[in-house]
Amino acid sequence: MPELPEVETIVRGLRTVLPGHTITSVRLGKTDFIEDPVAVGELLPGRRMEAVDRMGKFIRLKLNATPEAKHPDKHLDLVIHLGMTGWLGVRRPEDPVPPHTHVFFELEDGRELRYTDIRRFGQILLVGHDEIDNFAARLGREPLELLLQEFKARLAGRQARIKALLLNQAVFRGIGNIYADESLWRARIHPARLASRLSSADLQRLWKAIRRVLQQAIEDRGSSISDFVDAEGQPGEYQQKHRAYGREGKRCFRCGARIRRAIVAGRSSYFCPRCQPAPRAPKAILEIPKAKT
DNA sequence: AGCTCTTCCTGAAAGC
DNA sequence: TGCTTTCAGGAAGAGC
Repeated sequence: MPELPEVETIVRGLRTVLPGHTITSVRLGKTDFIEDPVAVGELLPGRRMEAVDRMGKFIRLKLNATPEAKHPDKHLDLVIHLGMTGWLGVRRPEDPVPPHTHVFFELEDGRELRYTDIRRFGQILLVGHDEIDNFAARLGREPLELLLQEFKARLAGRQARIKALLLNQAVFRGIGNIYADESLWRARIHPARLASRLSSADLQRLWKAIRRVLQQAIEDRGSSISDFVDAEGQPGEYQQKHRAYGREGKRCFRCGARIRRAIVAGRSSYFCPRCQPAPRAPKAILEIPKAKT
């Protein structure tokens, strides 16, 4: 579900309600998506949340140990990835608990920070302060903090399809399937083109498109395709501005051709066949038989 | 080494 | 109606 703009929306919501509050206890449901559930249950009580940040699609809760914490000399952060269906937010204990809510962090003021994740593709892990820089270094650059020259350098000479590289979190962090397609549509680049074959002008258009799409999507509080809601439970608005993603068979806003869907980099990819011309080797593209309208 | 494909899980929607 | 298939906002790990 969540890509950079959705995670940023969640983080901004949490930032207004979490800092300064202390975890008093942890209740766990299914734990197969938690790296070390025993440590989560034992080490988090007595730790105070100081800040909420985003690293790509990861949420980082900076923690400080109070004297009540076990191993207070061990400096830990709580790092959470929402996967496809994760949600994180603060509720009162009497509020209804949605199905698939697997983690409750109970706070000193009686509220609870809840993690809900239908498919459990998310991740929860504890990262020591001494490891957090290494953790972040394994990810690529934040696309909104990237200069054009660095953007070009990261893609230079790469033989992979541009869409695969945009989705690769070690190249850029935070871009997912929706915003890759939206950016490529704006830049008029076919998702199956090889990065090494893109011109300097192509790359500049793509860099600008990514910035514009992500900034606008953050402003609109993300895309709510089926069920994304922010930390307060409100949907985003950016889905109303999608130009390619999810629009198979509908007309291109630019040229009127019908948007197509194909599998690129293992993911559904939506593009305009007229504005975003296919690369020369058509075997690289697996067309999906057109569904009847 | 670099890239692509399959798999993990649950539920909604489409197909038959 | 009801059963089966396909697909979903992610990404580690297997395979080429």
